[in-house]
Order: sequence, then structure tokens, then C-alpha cells
Amino acid sequence: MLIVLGNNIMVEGMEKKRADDQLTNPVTQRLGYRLRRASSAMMANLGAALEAIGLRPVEATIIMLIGANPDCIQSDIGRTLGIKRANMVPLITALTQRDLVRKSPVDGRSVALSLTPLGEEACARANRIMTAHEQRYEERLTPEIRQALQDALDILEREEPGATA
Amino acid sequence: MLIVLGNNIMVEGMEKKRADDQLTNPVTQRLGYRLRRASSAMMANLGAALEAIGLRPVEATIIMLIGANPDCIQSDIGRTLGIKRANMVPLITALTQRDLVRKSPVDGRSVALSLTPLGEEACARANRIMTAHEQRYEERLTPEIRQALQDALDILEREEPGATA
DNA sequence: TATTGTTATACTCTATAACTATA
DNA sequence: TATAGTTATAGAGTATAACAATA
Repeated sequence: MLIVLGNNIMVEGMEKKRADDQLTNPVTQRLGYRLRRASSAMMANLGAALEAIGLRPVEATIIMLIGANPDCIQSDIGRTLGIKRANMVPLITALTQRDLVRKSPVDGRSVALSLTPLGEEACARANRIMTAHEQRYEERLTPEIRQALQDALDILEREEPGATA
Repeated sequence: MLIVLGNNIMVEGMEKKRADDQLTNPVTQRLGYRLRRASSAMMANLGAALEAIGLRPVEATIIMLIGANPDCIQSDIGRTLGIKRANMVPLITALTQRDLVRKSPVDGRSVALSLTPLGEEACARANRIMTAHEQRYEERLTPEIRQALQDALDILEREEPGATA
């Protein structure tokens, strides 16, 4: 969907002219831009950390979700993670082919998902990696700022403002 | 890159079992997940708001950047926004074809970018839409939380923790 | 009639490699 | 040698439409 990644952030000399090859960036200080940057950076970092167990963030998330909800069905995972039914198919297929997830028919149209022993292992490791990953970020924030950040996200998530300007 | 969108957030009944078709979601409360959700929601909302002027967020951002940096070159924009040279080409091509951006050769290999009159108009409108968009979000935060959010983003952006768990 | 899983498809965003022409 | 712009290409992520089987 989005825009703006960028490694050049102007913090001080944001007046009017540009220095070197840096541009005056009228969006750098915007909340949406900054949220996206922070999110992208964290996600890239998580992706790198998860390479240790050969899983992408989305795969690790699905495995953890199945681990916490044994015999859930594919569609439930999709709804929970905001992934469309059609896009769940190749994801689950890959995980079953790697013997991490098992499918067992429940009623002829739905299929219950559960973790194989290998999947349980991966789930535990993913959990450790994700927890460590989060901690590396959270420990850089003071308790007050961490709390305010959670409060801010609560509020921003709650519902979206009208889409029309 | 990532995961986790999801429209089903469990706030209260997060204990152990699932209600209805909702799943216990072990990642919902993680910072990375929540940042991504907030960012995605804001971006989708901005995209909807910008449809009024027929621009995508990335296009509006580029136009605003050119407006603030007349005669900048394509590569500078790419560096500022974290978009690779190769991916800048079709973006700028589309904007020039729509008569929003003008290219003028400066030294035989670089090309200066500037806004056409139509582009200036689009820039002004994009600026208004983006500003209104930001305000709709920011006005929901108290000054204290807004400040803490900015502080948190300052810290999270600063540099990334080591990628290895 | 609505839901589950599936296939096919398409569009966006991102990334790399390779080429050219310039500096 | 490094940079600017370009082309081609590939991989993710996401979206819709349509279908069969089932509830």
C-alpha cells in the first residue's frame, strides 16, 4: 500500500533548503510516515531474526496461532490475521509440505489444523525469537513511554476516522 | 514483508479458549503487530482520502517532495523515500505522462524534476488532504500521549537492534 | 443461501542484475 | 570508478471472480 521508507531523516536542518543530497522532506515528520517507518524497520528485523528457523513472519505467526488454537480451521486464521481465504491456501500448503502443520478433515468442507511434532518445535522457537525481538525494542523505551505508546496504539486502532477529507 | 492485519482483535477474553470464530491470538498484543496494524490502517485511510485527487500515497508523497525541492533529481527522491532507482522509473513516468511532473535534463545523465502547473495544484490538494488526514488521527490523542508517541517513534527509529536473536 | 477450500488471475511493492551514458 | 537512469525480471503481499462441495 505505501509509501515511505527512506533512510535519510532530517532532524535538525529541516528549514527550507537541502543539504548535500538530502531533500527537504515534508512528510518525514508526519505520524503516518513515522509509524510506517517504525513498523517496517521492526518487521525487517523480525524477518532477519526468523531466518534462523527458516520461517517468514507470516509463517511463524500462523504456526503460533495454530499452536494456541489446536484444530482451528484455515478460514479462522485468515480472519484473525486479515488474510483472505484464497491467499491462505499456498501458505498452509507450504507448511504442510514442510511437515510443520497437519490437516485433518472435520466435516467434509472444513479442515482442522494442528501442529506436527516438528511444528511444535518450530512454534516454541518462533515464540522465543519473537519474544526476544520484542524485548530488544521495548527495553529501549522507558516504562512511561512504553505505556503511552500502548495507549496511543489502543486509540489509533479503535476505529478509523472517516475516509473522506 | 509482513504479516498481520486482521480485523478481529481480542481485547478482553484473551485467556485460553476461543469464542465464536475468534481465535486466541498470541501475537495481537505484541508491539510489532500493533504498530503494523496502526500503520496499515492509517495508510489505507490515507489512500482512500487521496482517491479524491486520483493519487496514491506514494505518488502524492513524490509530488510533495518535488514541490518542496524543485529541480531535485530522481535518485534523490528515491534515497529520501527508500525507493530503489529501478522502481522510481515507472513512478516518475506515470507522473510525467499525467502532466504533473516535468523532467529537464541538467547534465546529461541527471534529470531535474519539477512540478507543472497541474502538478502544483495536485501538490496543494495533496498537502491539504494529508494534513487533514493526520489531524483526524492526532486529535484523538491527548497532548501527553501524542508527545510520548513521537518520543517512542524517535527511539524506535534511531537504530535497529541486532538482527540475531 | 452462506461457508469452506480451491484455482486462476492481476496489481502493487520490493529487490537484483545488467546495461548505457555520463561524471 | 562511481553515479543516473533504464530495462527486465522475480518474489512477496494483496485483491477479486468463479467454482465445487458442503452446511
